[in-house]
Amino acid sequence: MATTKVRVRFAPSPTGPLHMGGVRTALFNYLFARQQGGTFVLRIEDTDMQRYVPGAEEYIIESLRWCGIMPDEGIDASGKVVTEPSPLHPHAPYRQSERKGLYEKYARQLVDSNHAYYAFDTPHELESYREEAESRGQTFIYNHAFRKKTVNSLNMDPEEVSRRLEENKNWVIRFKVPENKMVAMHDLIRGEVSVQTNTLDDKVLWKAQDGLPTYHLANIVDDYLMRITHVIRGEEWLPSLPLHYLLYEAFGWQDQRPLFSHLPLLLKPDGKGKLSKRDGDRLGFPVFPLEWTSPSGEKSRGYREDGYYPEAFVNMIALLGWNPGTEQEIFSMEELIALFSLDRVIKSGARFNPEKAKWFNQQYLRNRSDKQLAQDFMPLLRNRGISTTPPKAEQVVSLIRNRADFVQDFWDLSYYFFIPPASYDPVMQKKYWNPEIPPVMLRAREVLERCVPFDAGSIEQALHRWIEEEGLKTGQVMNALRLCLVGKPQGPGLSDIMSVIGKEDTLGRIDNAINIL
RNA sequence: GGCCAGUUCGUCUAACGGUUAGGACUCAAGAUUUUCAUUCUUGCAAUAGGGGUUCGAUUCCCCUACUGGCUACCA
Repeated sequence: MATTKVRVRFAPSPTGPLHMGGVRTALFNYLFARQQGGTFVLRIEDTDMQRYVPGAEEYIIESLRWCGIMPDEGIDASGKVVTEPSPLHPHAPYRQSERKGLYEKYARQLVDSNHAYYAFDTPHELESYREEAESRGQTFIYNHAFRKKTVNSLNMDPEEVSRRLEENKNWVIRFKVPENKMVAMHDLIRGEVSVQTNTLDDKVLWKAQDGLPTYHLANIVDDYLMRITHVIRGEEWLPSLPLHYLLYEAFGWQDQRPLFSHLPLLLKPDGKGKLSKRDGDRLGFPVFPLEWTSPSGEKSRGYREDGYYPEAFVNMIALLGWNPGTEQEIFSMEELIALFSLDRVIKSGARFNPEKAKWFNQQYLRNRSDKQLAQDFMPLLRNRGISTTPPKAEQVVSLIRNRADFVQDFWDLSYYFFIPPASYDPVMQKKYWNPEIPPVMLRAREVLERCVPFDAGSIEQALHRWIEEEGLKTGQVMNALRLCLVGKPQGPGLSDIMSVIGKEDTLGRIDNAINIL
């Protein structure tokens, strides 16, 4: 095992958009594979025809690509369909629906070796057993005791069994859980876990409804065939780990059984339970990496559309349930790959904090250069019909960048650099505008008109010299000027604003304000 | 209800059995400032409860409580 090359897989089910918890699972698999020099396989587990959602698979692939999580093998990051085995994709196809034919043989193998059996209960019968047990305050367990009382291939005449199989489509294959045995398991994150087999159900391995294997069978068979060495998945799978151990044993594959790690769940920011799709709408943050439109037309927001940098998003989810033990919080993908380790994954569920998510984006935004941010900003300006030059956008950005969490914030923070104020803040008016002000503004106008060159330093100097000479109050004059130029008590230093909008516009805005106010 | 897992500031988390229990987010206060921010400084705030083991438990064990997951012919 020590010399075996690490192979991990991310195996989502295309039943809807991948949510951030799923992305984190993919990320941890990816980080582990990269660090170990291993292979990251993407497999699609679409054995549930009823819950299949068109577009979900494409969504998953696009999400991973946005995050920079590229599969080495399996469903291609380009979305290319790989159906034939090739050197790069030796285990193709990687979509379980396309592997259909493979599973039957393994299901029969288990029946033949007396590790599984045909059961003929109808869904209706099962339902009434459950209700009956419940009415007695007990739990219905489909275990060894139950299987002895009901109709199945274990207690029927073989001829009767084959007759029923032929004429009746209503049969399933169930796993025959060994009686009264302790299953001792090992989890890389949780340590030793053990379970009594009598508390386990004889899970269905083969469904009658669509003639397909269930998750449990397909998953184990594929992990085995694809030579998966480490299974890193969500904690919701921990209860089925005993079954999976038993399955490996029944197949005689225990020597090739992968090592398991069950990741803690992502919990709702408030209240109870695990993070769900609804929480995003309810609390106003995305739970999905990308915007998703459901087949019924319902839209859910995404981190990408909300303006998150993918690097910030990845950084944020990496720290949900894992940390390197240092006080560092900002990591590039390369650093994450170098530092990641499964034994530093937290055991308890992590409540998601949308505020901290914003903080991560702010950190990434601040790490960008003025030039990059100006480039990010230009399209938004264009959308608003503002035509400006990259140098001006860059100047503006440099003045307001540390006020923003997202590039989307830029417009609200800087529109007055591009268009004159449309209104004047009443509170500010009351405080800084009185009948004595207009003449002062007129003199300020003259000072500014004479100011050459019209740069921030010169303006600052000229204004302050004049205020001092006339014995004026700095706060009073500057705020009145701010009212003229910005219209509200916000924004960077006035001389910076003036130099960016230029002399002509500056003087014009002063004239405007005097006329209007 | 049953099975499994978990429990350190409000949240995310750190701490070979020996620390004034550390950091980050949030919040509050102060400093700077022509405004709003930024920045800087400071502050508030935690080992679920009870028993053990130990010279000494956040750390190891047991019990209780609470939280979460699972309990489908879903994954």
